[in-house]
Amino acid sequence: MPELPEVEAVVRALKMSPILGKTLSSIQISCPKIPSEIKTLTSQSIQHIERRGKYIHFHFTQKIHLLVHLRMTGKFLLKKSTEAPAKHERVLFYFSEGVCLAFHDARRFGTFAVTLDPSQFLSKLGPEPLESSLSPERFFQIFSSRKKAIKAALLDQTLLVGVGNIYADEALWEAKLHPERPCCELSKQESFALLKALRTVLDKGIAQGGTSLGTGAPNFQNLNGQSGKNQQTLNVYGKQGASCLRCGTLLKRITLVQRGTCFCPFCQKKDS
DNA sequence: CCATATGTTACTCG
DNA sequence: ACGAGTAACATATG
Repeated sequence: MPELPEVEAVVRALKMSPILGKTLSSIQISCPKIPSEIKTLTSQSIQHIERRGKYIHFHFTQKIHLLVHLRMTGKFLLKKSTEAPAKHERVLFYFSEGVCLAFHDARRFGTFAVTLDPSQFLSKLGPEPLESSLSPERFFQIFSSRKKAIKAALLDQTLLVGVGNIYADEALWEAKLHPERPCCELSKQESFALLKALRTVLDKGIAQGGTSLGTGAPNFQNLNGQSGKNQQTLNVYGKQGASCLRCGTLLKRITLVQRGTCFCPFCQKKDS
């Protein structure tokens, strides 16, 4: 599920959880796609946790780094070591004092990497949209040289990190931009408005504890199993056929880069 | 049964 | 080299 706000919610929860500083006493893996090298983390402890784009970056002792990407359905759940493994729990981290961190992933798209050099994974990533070091001017430059559709660019993690299908649609509606407009066609003013809109929707997503779609187990939940609330205040994502909250026009759905895309055909015109 | 799903990567073709 | 388009990964839900 996770886009920037969901990963941020998980990282904040992990930082406040009892796993920090505890010793990792054993690891159970029950998915062949998870690299067995994560066993080298045994008897180490976590010193620091941070988010980079949609990655969760664990800093272990001995300068060992664990990078986890939740992809579509990955989630971490905090348990007690005495609890039996549940369905779809692919990795179980058993810490001292009976603390257990489970990685649950119905679709098994999630990825784990253990490395001494995390830059080989992280250096390909674009800038963080919420960092003030990303100036409006630099944001404009990222897009000004490209011909691809603005939504395709927003989803490209090498240009800008953290934005996925939900927040891309929300930000484009907020900025009144058509998702198929070529990047290079955006004026500076439109580009500045898009950065502002991105920050608005991402900040709101974080404040609401993330977006949890649907009802089932594959949907976003934080460490404690709690859902986010952002789905209650979405303006366009998945709302085709509903009325635009600004102008009342029926929201339209198209497919763009293989992703469902919702927008308001009146507020978000192709020209303008 | 069919379509759809919060993400990314690898491959093709031009 | 770059871009566009497509399939693929594996499972659940409506």
